[in-house]
Amino acid sequence: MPELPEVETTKESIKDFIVGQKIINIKVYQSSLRYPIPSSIKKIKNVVVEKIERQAKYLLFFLKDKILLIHLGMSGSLALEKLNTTLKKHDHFEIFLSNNLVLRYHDPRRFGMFLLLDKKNYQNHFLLSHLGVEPLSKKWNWSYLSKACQSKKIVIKKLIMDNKIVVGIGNIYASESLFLAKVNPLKEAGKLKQIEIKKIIINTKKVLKNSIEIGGTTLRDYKDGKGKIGYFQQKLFVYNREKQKCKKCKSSLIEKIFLSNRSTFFCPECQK
DNA sequence: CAACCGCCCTGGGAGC
DNA sequence: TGCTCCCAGGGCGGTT
Repeated sequence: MPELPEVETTKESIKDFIVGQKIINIKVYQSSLRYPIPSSIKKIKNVVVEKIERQAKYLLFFLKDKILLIHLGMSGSLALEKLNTTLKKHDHFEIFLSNNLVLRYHDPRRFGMFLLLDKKNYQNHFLLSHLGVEPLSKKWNWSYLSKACQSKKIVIKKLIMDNKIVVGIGNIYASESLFLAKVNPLKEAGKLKQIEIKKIIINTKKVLKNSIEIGGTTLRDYKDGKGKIGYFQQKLFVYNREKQKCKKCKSSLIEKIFLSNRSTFFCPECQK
């Protein structure tokens, strides 16, 4: 479900209710996520959440000596609820807070993660150590991408979805960014012109920022921590619009192809 | 090494 | 109505 904008929106919606509060207790109902939830999670009691950060598509809850690392996978979401409200099917763990709220993790497909890292050197953890640059940071710029594309045979859409190069750009925003940049997703990375690389940088940032501003993309069931849906799906130019008229050129029909088994959308007229 | 493929899961929608 | 098949927002790990 969630790409960078949805994870960021989730973080923003919950942080004011969690940072500064104590975690009273954590209950796990289903520990088999992408990785088994470690049993050491149960030892987290009466610990203050110092801050919450997003890194790539991960949420990091900073505790005294540890970091709770949460990834929402394909279908995960977090919801802040009042105590004693009913659990839904696929609510896998609950974090009880000192302000009498409870943070619930819901994830039908269970591709998500809930791990406990040592705060010391946590960036060396194997899930974080290899991550590329944040797309909304200054490190995601023309010279960085030029270098990353140099003599690469991989197609550009796969390259911008490679989290060793740049993080947070998933299947929706990859298609959307390339549409705005007028670059065909099948174009070999090493053969891009400088102007195209520039446009990819500008438009990845633009798409992600615009989506965050309106709460992310709710295709099926994405909601932020307060239950609000996003509205970016109304702004999508190509994603999920196969055989529909391109909103820009108003003549061509959007095409759908598969790259690495991931659906990929583009306008054959606007993205040659 | 770069690039590819399988796989972890459940549920919704299409088609019959 | 109900079955079966295909597809879905991610990313690691093993193979070529």
